[in-house]
Amino acid sequence: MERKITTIKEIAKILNVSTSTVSRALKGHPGISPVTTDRVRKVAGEQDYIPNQSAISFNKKRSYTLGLIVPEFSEPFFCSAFNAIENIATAHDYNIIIGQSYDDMETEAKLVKKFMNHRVDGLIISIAKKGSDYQQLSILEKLNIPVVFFDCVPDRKDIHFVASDFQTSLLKGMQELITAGHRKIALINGPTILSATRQRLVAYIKGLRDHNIEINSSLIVTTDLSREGNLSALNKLIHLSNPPTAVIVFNDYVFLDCLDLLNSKGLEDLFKFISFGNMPGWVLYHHKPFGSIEQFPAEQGKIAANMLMQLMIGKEAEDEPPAKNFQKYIDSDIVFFRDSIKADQAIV
Amino acid sequence: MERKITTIKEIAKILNVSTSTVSRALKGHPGISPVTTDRVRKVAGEQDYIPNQSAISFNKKRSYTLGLIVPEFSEPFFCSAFNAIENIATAHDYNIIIGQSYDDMETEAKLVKKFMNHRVDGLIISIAKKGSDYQQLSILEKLNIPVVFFDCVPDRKDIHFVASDFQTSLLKGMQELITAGHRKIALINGPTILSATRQRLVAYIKGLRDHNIEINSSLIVTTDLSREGNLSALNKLIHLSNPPTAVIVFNDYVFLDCLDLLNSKGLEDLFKFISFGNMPGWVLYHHKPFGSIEQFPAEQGKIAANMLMQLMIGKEAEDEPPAKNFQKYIDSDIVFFRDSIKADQAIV
DNA sequence: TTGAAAGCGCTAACAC
DNA sequence: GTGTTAGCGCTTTCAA
Repeated sequence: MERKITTIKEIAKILNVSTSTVSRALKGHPGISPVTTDRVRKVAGEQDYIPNQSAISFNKKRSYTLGLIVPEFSEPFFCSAFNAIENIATAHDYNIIIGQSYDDMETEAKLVKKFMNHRVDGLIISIAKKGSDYQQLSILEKLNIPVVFFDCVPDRKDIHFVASDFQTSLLKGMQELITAGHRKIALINGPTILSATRQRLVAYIKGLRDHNIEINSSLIVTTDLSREGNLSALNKLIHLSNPPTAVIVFNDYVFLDCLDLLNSKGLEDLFKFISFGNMPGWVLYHHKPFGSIEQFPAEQGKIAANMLMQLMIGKEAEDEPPAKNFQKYIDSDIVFFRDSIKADQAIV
Repeated sequence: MERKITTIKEIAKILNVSTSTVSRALKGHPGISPVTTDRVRKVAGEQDYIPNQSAISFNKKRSYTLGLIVPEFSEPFFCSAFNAIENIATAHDYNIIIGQSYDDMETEAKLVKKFMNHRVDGLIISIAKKGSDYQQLSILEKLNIPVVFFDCVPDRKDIHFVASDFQTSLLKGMQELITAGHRKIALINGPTILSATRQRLVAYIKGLRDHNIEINSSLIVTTDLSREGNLSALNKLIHLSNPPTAVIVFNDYVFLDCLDLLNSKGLEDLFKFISFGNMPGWVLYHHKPFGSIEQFPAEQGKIAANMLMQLMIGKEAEDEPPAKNFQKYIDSDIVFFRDSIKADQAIV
């Protein structure tokens, strides 16, 4: 009952030509006469011929597939990035094989191995936030398989990457807060293992120093990004004898949790917030912080995918790796919601 | 410079054994002596052997890949479903190749074709909402490639599917509204091409009939699900000479847009809402409707994936298709947020 | 303009 | 326990 898919060989037999002729005709090779080409295509159509990608990949030693590893797909940030990457991949007739590291290094290593089995032609990755050591990617390097990092990138100079530069935006946001009279600005930062955490801290300190505001370490708290951690971090700030008037939070998830807590205590007016955007636009439309830093996941994805395409195509053409690495920091942006005074007006 | 990946043949040569021995040793075939197995594995390790999945798929005529087609990946609903499907696929050592139809039939057809090229072993699909006619899937049927539909499924009896049954939940929600004194209940429905739209309408009418409430056609409006469409639909209801007191909306996106409009007009108390959930939990945590119908995407995805696994494994074992189709409606659930009286208290 | 033939890396009868 | 061998479907020299 199970119908077999027609092969090139069978088409060749039907037409009394060779398999090479069929193969060439099917892909419009110029060395085949138009008459033959038509005949081949006609039969191929009649027989419902479907090229076998496995066989092609096997033969050509190219999978026409790129690997994508992100921490978690449920984060809108990575959904947007995926969409952008997917569009470019599709435009180049590439497939994407997806892996979620759940920010775990071992899972990440397993995914890399799996991708290697599949002989991906290239890899785009936002590395796991829990102690990624880049080691598991060395095999790709050895085999000259191009890798492009995005969003969360290792601290090395010999890699291709695109990442967000949020220092300027954060400084701008702090400037705005300070202009509005804020002097006690707190920071709810993320886990210390994240480079993003370090970067936020550095920018925060610079922002204060630039305005000659003394750093007060009790205004710097951290969260493990769990709901409990977020609430507990905010609580610490609330109960300070000399509490802040504005808070920079690690990301939107933290921000939303803070909103909850403040509302439940009837303290919606207590703080101004600057948050780092992970949410799609409509969420902020409903919950406006004082300022929100946008990191353009789609833009990052697009650039990363284009980098990888260039690397893969370049590799196909010559065998020389590019003289220099593709490295790009894309500017983040900060959006201010000046008209949002109170948290409970966030729904406008 | 580009190092080649060691093959089984090379390992065989090094050890002076045959390729079949290596192949068998590598996968722990019982017919190979432990000594040989160890030697083979040792050399494989030293040589950084990486099995070539393309070659294996090619040889075994199985891709160990399943296709997944959803309308759009940016919808949290499908992200959840994907996660669940991915977990099961990974557990069975299957890969997923993803496609987004953007609810367009032609795109969907292209994806199916692409998946066929890749010889996917099975397909999970939530069909395109714009005029999907199931035709493009006939090729899969012919080739006996199992297909499982989920969420948005065609109206046929000879298919495998899992979908949400929300009639019970919606009736329960309406019951609750009516008990609370509501008699004028409106419906903001979706595009008529969607079966989900028809189902909502049917349940809505039944809900009213069950309580001997006359159907008032001016209380039934539709939206194309764009923001403008949503606002315009709500506006129609607001400006009715005899407006409703409660509104059933097509989904959470519509609900959020409605909230915006009402808040901007200072009419936050005007309506109670029942909405169909697409949002992750935390969103409703911030914006509480009167009732929210949960359709359990992860549950649906899990069931669909398990169905497909069974079908694929069954196919591997014998060649008989299962006597009957896998068909499952999973109960939806309705959550009531009774304490949320006013829309601007939605942020709790 | 076409054909013959080798081979991509691996698996799985079948033979010993 | 292990080897021999014949492919899987396709591309691509090389030859005609």
